[in-house]
Amino acid sequence: MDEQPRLMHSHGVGMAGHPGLSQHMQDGTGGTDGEGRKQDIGDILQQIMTITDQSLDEAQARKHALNCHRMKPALFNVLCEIKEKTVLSIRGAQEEEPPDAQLMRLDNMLLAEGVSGPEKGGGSAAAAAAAAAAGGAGSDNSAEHSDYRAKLSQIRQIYHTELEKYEQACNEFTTHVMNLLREQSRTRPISPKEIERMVSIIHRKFSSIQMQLKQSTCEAVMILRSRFLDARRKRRNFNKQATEILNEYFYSHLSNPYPSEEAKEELAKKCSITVSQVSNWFGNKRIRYKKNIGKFQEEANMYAAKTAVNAANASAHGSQANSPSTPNSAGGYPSPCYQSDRRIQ
DNA sequence: GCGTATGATTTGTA
DNA sequence: TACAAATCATACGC
Repeated sequence: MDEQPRLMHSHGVGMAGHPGLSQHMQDGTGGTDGEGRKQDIGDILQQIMTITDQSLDEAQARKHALNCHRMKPALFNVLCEIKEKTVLSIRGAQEEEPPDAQLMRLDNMLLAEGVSGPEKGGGSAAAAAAAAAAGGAGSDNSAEHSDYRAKLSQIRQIYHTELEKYEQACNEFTTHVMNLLREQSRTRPISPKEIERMVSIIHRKFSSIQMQLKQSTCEAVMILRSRFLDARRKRRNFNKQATEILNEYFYSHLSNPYPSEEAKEELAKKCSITVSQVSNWFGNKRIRYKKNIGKFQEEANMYAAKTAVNAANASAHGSQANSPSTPNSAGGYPSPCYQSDRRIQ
């Protein structure tokens, strides 16, 4: 097999200035008489050139005759080498590409989201991260988590099915082309190297399709994620009991409605919400109360009365009031109305 | 459908 | 960093 390149690169000038054929002719494969051999080759080339002018049957017969011609292997090798040195070498140089950075990014993202690579609970970690980013309480998001997981799992499944299809199609097409080229290499100057190159071209084409698949999968994950985050933003009213507890605290500490961290934690626990939700609630309440004290007057009076009753009951039973203690608390029963010396002004 | 209530977010400030 | 204020977006009652 290694015989041919050595023969082709040996010295001497052959047909069309190519050394390989000349050597073939001199080493016994091409006959003994130089002029005769040239004539031989000229005839072969002439036959090849005119083969398309003939009828199909004639052409087939001519093709067979040429295939069996004693000069055929040498001519074939020369043509292969010429082809290799011209078109293919240029194309080969052009097609050398560095590893695609975008593809790497897509791969990394798909891996991180749990779409590619080993399944890691359908991306529950990503869902949890998304939930954490949204600052959610976590108590009511289990349904949304499972929804997110289900949808991510769907994306994963589609991705893998499509990927499998592409790989199968790529393998089938590659095999087909390889067989075709091998078959054609009996009559056309197609070297194994060229077949190899063609295979790599096919792989490149298929990997660009694969990249499109990866890109659209990434987009789907992004959309799912943003929808999940949007869902986390959906407002849910606190239950009545939680609102009662928060209002009770607010109006019983009206002189200084700023619960300490400990009080916030206690309130959060009692209301089954997060500390930040307690902070949000107090922030909203303070500003809205301040903006419209008149509107809240009735509510304030009601809670003041309620707190008074609670306190009376507590003192009657020798126990303490129910509202969480706070270092900021002014103590006692504050007036239901804001005064000028209070912090909210 | 509309107005209001309300939880969450954003932005500016001390 | 906590808070005020403004704003957004949705829930809710009519």
